[in-house]
Amino acid sequence: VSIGRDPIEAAVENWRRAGWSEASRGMAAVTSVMRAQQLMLQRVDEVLKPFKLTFARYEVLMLLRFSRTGALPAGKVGERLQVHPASVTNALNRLEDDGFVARVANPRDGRSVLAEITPAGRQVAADASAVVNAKVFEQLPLGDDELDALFDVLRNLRAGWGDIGDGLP
Amino acid sequence: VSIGRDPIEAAVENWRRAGWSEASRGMAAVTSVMRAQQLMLQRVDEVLKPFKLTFARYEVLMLLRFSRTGALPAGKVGERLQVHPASVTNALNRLEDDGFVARVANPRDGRSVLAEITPAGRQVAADASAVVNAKVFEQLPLGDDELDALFDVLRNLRAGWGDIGDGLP
DNA sequence: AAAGATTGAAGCCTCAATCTTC
DNA sequence: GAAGATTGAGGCTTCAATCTTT
Repeated sequence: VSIGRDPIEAAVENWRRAGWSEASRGMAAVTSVMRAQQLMLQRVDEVLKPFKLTFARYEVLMLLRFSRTGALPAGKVGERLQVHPASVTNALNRLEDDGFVARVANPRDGRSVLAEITPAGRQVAADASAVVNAKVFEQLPLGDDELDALFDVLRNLRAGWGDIGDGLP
Repeated sequence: VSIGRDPIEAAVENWRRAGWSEASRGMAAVTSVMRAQQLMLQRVDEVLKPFKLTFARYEVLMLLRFSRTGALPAGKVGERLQVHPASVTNALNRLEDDGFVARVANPRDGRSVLAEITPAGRQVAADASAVVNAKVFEQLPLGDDELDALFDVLRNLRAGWGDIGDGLP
């Protein structure tokens, strides 16, 4: 088997030669995650394209689909998805244009806007999920143990960076 | 310890309730990578900001800094970094504006443009690397074994998707 | 004043089209 | 005609500023 064909392994070599051995593990981990994200996003977006969805919009749609009432304040959406309010506005605009979501006034707070999934939204959410599950999530070239290990390590990373709330108000 | 405070674990719960248990592992893995990438990029970009660099530009700069002659055809840069030619053009424009890189005509091929790192570029590459290594790569809240496991799993993923050349022309 | 959402600006990425050179 | 690079368009993200409602 060949060595040095992997750009990331090549980078590790460079780091070591530069005397940065201490940081090479972290560099490799970070670079690997960056590249894996790029590949995963490409695959998901490609599969979602026929549905006029992107991963960003798909996530919003699924969040609403799994909510109790099918509607959530825009702010809540950004909070759950850990994304900037401006990104939510953008996603809702496009989802609304395609009739997958409707903006509804929040009866409890005039400042707030509720994003409500429409019947068409529920339909596309179901159809898109079937394909994403079958073509991407169930087709990752990794074993169950590897998938679990990946999740566990990244959960530790997120926890270590305070990204996971401890549930204590 | 609390349960359900992690948005990704909540998503896994939803997936199971929807009858998509088969895909829940993959969904969790993909979502975890997406989120980890977001967090890592934020940290790296924040540390790089004082140097007027982004991770994208930093990668270009380091690639040139580790090249034999300090110069590479723009196409090669995109190839190594696995990024679109248009992204390379964009990065080179900004790096050139800051005097970190200079575009040089390729004596061997009039169509090609060589990106050459300048002395200022080498300086900022060294300074920025010291900080990125110390503040990010060496500060990941993971053990060496976890970092290695993360790299290994993601290498398998990349290999499984044909992202790693086998070295056989 | 403070919170919720939107707008405009700027950065990165990709794709399609274009221009130059081989 | 094909390859290398650039341009323009469109999508996503964040930040800062703004506007409305509490």
